[in-house]
Amino acid sequence: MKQHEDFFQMVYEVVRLIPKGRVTNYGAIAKYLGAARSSRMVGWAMNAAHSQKKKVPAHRVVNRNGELTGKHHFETPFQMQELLEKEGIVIIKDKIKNFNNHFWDPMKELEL
DNA sequence: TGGGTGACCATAG
DNA sequence: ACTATGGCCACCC
Repeated sequence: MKQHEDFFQMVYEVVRLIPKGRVTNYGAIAKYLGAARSSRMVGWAMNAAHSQKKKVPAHRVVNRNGELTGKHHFETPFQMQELLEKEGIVIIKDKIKNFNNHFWDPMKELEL
Protein backbone atom coordinates (compact mmCIF):
# COMPACT_ATOMS: atom_id res chain seq x y z
CA MET A 1 0.00 0.00 0.00
CA LYS A 2 1.54 3.21 -1.14
CA GLN A 3 0.57 6.47 0.37
CA HIS A 4 1.92 8.51 -2.47
CA GLU A 5 -0.60 7.02 -4.87
CA ASP A 6 -3.39 8.76 -3.01
CA PHE A 7 -1.40 11.92 -3.22
CA PHE A 8 -1.05 11.42 -6.96
CA GLN A 9 -4.79 11.09 -7.38
CA MET A 10 -5.41 14.23 -5.38
CA VAL A 11 -2.96 16.10 -7.55
CA TYR A 12 -4.69 14.88 -10.69
CA GLU A 13 -8.09 15.91 -9.37
CA VAL A 14 -6.89 19.43 -8.74
CA VAL A 15 -5.23 19.65 -12.15
CA ARG A 16 -8.46 18.57 -13.81
CA LEU A 17 -10.21 21.49 -12.14
CA ILE A 18 -7.96 24.06 -13.78
CA PRO A 19 -10.17 26.01 -16.20
CA LYS A 20 -9.26 26.23 -19.85
CA GLY A 21 -6.93 29.09 -20.51
CA ARG A 22 -5.70 29.22 -16.93
CA VAL A 23 -2.55 27.79 -15.40
CA THR A 24 -1.10 27.08 -11.98
CA ASN A 25 2.19 25.97 -10.55
CA TYR A 26 3.50 22.98 -8.64
CA GLY A 27 3.90 24.76 -5.35
CA ALA A 28 0.31 26.04 -5.33
CA ILE A 29 -1.02 22.52 -5.74
CA ALA A 30 1.26 21.16 -3.02
CA LYS A 31 0.13 23.94 -0.72
CA TYR A 32 -3.53 23.32 -1.43
CA LEU A 33 -3.08 19.65 -0.61
CA GLY A 34 -1.64 20.58 2.76
CA ALA A 35 2.02 20.78 1.74
CA ALA A 36 2.54 17.51 3.53
CA ARG A 37 4.72 16.70 0.60
CA SER A 38 6.77 19.23 -1.25
CA SER A 39 6.20 20.63 -4.69
CA ARG A 40 8.82 18.21 -5.99
CA MET A 41 6.29 15.47 -5.39
CA VAL A 42 3.74 17.30 -7.52
CA GLY A 43 6.21 17.39 -10.36
CA TRP A 44 6.90 13.77 -9.78
CA ALA A 45 3.18 13.04 -9.91
CA MET A 46 2.98 14.77 -13.27
CA ASN A 47 5.75 12.54 -14.47
CA ALA A 48 3.36 9.64 -14.05
CA ALA A 49 0.27 11.54 -15.21
CA HIS A 50 0.45 10.36 -18.80
CA SER A 51 -0.12 6.75 -17.76
CA GLN A 52 -3.39 7.58 -16.04
CA LYS A 53 -6.65 6.31 -17.44
CA LYS A 54 -8.34 9.62 -16.92
CA LYS A 55 -6.59 12.37 -18.79
CA VAL A 56 -4.76 15.05 -16.90
CA PRO A 57 -4.25 18.50 -18.47
CA ALA A 58 -0.65 18.59 -17.35
CA HIS A 59 0.14 21.39 -19.77
CA ARG A 60 -1.70 23.76 -17.45
CA VAL A 61 0.88 23.23 -14.73
CA VAL A 62 4.10 25.19 -14.98
CA ASN A 63 6.71 26.28 -12.49
CA ARG A 64 6.50 29.35 -10.29
CA ASN A 65 7.98 31.61 -12.99
CA GLY A 66 5.48 30.55 -15.62
CA GLU A 67 8.14 28.61 -17.52
CA LEU A 68 7.30 25.42 -19.40
CA THR A 69 9.84 23.33 -17.56
CA GLY A 70 7.91 20.14 -18.16
CA LYS A 71 7.72 20.38 -21.94
CA HIS A 72 10.30 17.64 -22.52
CA HIS A 73 8.04 15.12 -20.85
CA PHE A 74 5.29 15.44 -23.44
CA GLU A 75 5.07 13.44 -26.60
CA THR A 76 6.85 16.19 -28.42
CA PRO A 77 8.65 19.19 -26.94
CA PHE A 78 6.24 21.57 -28.67
CA GLN A 79 3.00 19.97 -27.57
CA MET A 80 2.79 21.75 -24.25
CA GLN A 81 3.18 25.16 -25.86
CA GLU A 82 0.78 24.31 -28.65
CA LEU A 83 -1.92 23.20 -26.24
CA LEU A 84 -1.57 26.35 -24.19
CA GLU A 85 -1.58 28.61 -27.22
CA LYS A 86 -4.71 26.87 -28.40
CA GLU A 87 -6.29 28.02 -25.16
CA GLY A 88 -5.32 31.61 -25.80
CA ILE A 89 -2.13 31.78 -23.79
CA VAL A 90 0.85 33.59 -25.27
CA ILE A 91 4.25 32.01 -24.76
CA ILE A 92 7.57 33.65 -25.44
CA LYS A 93 10.76 31.65 -25.07
CA ASP A 94 9.10 28.91 -23.02
CA LYS A 95 7.66 31.48 -20.66
CA ILE A 96 4.01 32.45 -20.28
CA LYS A 97 3.23 36.06 -21.09
CA ASN A 98 1.12 37.81 -18.43
CA PHE A 99 1.47 34.79 -16.22
CA ASN A 100 -0.17 36.64 -13.37
CA ASN A 101 -3.34 37.16 -15.40
CA HIS A 102 -3.65 33.47 -16.21
CA PHE A 103 -2.61 32.18 -12.81
CA TRP A 104 -5.20 30.02 -11.08
CA ASP A 105 -4.64 29.46 -7.38
CA PRO A 106 -6.58 26.48 -5.97
CA MET A 107 -6.30 27.97 -2.51
CA LYS A 108 -8.34 30.98 -3.66
CA GLU A 109 -10.51 29.45 -6.34
CA LEU A 110 -11.55 26.32 -4.49
CA GLU A 111 -11.93 27.53 -0.93
CA LEU A 112 -15.48 28.14 0.15
C1' DT B 1 23.88 3.76 4.96
C1' DG B 2 24.80 7.28 1.65
C1' DG B 3 25.09 9.98 -2.62
C1' DG B 4 22.91 11.74 -6.78
C1' DT B 5 18.88 13.30 -9.12
C1' DG B 6 14.47 15.76 -10.12
C1' DA B 7 8.23 18.77 -14.68
C1' DC B 8 10.17 22.66 -7.27
C1' DC B 9 10.47 26.82 -4.05
C1' DA B 10 12.36 30.67 -1.27
C1' DT B 11 15.87 33.69 -0.02
C1' DA B 12 20.19 36.15 -0.56
C1' DG B 13 23.73 38.58 -3.10
C1' DA C 1 19.21 38.58 -15.41
C1' DC C 2 22.45 35.22 -12.89
C1' DT C 3 24.54 31.92 -9.17
C1' DA C 4 24.55 29.75 -4.60
C1' DT C 5 22.32 27.58 -0.73
C1' DG C 6 19.02 25.08 1.96
C1' DG C 7 14.75 22.68 2.26
C1' DC C 8 11.79 19.26 0.42
C1' DC C 9 10.84 13.83 -0.32
C1' DA C 10 10.74 9.70 -3.16
C1' DC C 11 13.49 7.08 -6.15
C1' DC C 12 17.56 4.58 -7.78
C1' DC C 13 21.73 2.85 -7.49
